[in-house]
Amino acid sequence: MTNLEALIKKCVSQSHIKQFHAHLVATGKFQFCSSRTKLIELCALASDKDVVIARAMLGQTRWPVTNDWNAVIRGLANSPEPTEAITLYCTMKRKLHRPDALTCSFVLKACARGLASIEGMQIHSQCARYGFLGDMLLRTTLLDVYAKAGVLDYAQRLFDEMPVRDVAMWNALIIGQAQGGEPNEAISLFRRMRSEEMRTRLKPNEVTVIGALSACSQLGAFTEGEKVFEFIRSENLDLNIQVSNVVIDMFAKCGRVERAYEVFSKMRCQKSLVSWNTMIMAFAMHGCAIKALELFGKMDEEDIFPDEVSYLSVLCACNHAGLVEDGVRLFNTMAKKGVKPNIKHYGSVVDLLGRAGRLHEALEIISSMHTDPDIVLWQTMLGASKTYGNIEMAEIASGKLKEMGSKACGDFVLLSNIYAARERWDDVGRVREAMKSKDVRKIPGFSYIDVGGIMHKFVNGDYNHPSWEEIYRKLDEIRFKIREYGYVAETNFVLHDIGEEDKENALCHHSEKLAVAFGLISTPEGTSIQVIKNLRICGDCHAMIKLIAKIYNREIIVRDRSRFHKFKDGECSCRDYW
DNA sequence: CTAGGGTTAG
Repeated sequence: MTNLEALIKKCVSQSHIKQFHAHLVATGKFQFCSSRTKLIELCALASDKDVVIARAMLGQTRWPVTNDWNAVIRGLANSPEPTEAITLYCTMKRKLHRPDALTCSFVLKACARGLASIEGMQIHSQCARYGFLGDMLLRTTLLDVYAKAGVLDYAQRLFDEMPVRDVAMWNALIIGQAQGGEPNEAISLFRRMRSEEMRTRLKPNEVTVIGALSACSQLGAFTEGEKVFEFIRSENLDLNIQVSNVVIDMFAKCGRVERAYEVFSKMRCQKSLVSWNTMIMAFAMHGCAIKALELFGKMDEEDIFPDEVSYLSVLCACNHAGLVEDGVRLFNTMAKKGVKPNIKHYGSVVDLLGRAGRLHEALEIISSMHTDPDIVLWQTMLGASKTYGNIEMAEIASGKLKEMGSKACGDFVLLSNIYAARERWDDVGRVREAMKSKDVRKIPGFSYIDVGGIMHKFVNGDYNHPSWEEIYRKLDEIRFKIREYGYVAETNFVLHDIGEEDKENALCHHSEKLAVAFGLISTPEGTSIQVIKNLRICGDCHAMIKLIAKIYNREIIVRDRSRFHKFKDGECSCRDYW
């Protein structure tokens, strides 16, 4: 028996599956031989190609046992097409074969990987009927299904209902919250895990800190991120590739590129492609294009082949520093290096050309694409058209956006502002009307600032902060000083995500301005003020904050979706064309 | 040892 199993193992490892399979069939052993199950099992887990063979073998089996089904479902769940596992599970049930707890675990994993929350719910209720829900591992997978699909309240409920929890359960929820747009929740859950450490006897492990750190990255929560890093060191957690990578990303997104590079260069384990990409992106975000390009060149020396993310990162670097020629060159060479440009690369290069005012070339690039342009690409074009006041181009872009059914308020606002700049008030009114009649999606803009280790959140036009009175007083002061210094900053305000009626107060309403004002109040002179914003910073805010930095002689750093804007002495670190 | 949790992106 063990000899036979060893033989099967050898066959699978040497890709002699077909021959062995043929041998079993020829000798008539396939339908009866218990080693068939072993063969299917090993085959299903060997590689993505072999799963197909395993599935075919299952199809030829006259009386499959549960383990035959389980092996193939498990293999498919781990394959690039996890939803196939769900299909097979349905086949199994149709053939009236009763699944066991293992089957359900595997198919739930497939739901988690395939973000299939509806199917997950159905299997959830089936598990309840079969009485499988007492199974800790199955419950964790179920929790992960909901967490990954963003149904966080269900995930939370499963978590709360558990009388006893293990580390993986905490991890599944923390990571789910971190990835599901609730980074604050993730951090507080991590804190709770640590405070209950004595009672539960559970310590955060490498996986937990990955979740916590990725939440810190999103929030730009440097104080908290550094605490987690300290925890890693004090607990002697393994700084493996994945942990190191997420630490690099955290430092970078919290505004400490030097610290990120320090971790990158001192990594004890072998750097992975992700490490390189993360670091290049870190330099790109901080406007250090030369360093990003250098690092990109160094990959070659270390025999690491750049992938699509590497190219995107380095394109981003060129973009943020205004290195138009370098960017275009890189974009043109990537296909030759065997990396197929995807929609994000096109987006980057269109943005690059658009910001340089080369709108026609940008449009040419779009029409040369082999994939269909998406909404973001036309939004980029619209943004560039606004920057250069090109109405013809703006109409092309907004026409496409209309066709594609974009409901983002920013698109309408941008177009109306382009008309407003040319004083075409009829067109402005028309766009504003269209905005009212449709169900336009308002994307809330919000900003964070880390003061004393607490992340203070501001939304546009926010009066909810405990110190709002002081903040608005500060904003009045800023306004006054701007006039006093003779700067013209209050003209042509873009009314992102706020109504017409707020036009008068537009100056005070952007969330990042509120956060900056709070920073001025609550942090000592000589320190830098760092704000994180969820949307792209607009031209007016950019100009405004540049002025504030100059007037108050402070360093102000604003991170928007993809980059850091460092304002100092009336200058900005990154090249923009507003 | 065998089923669950893991990083980069316009």
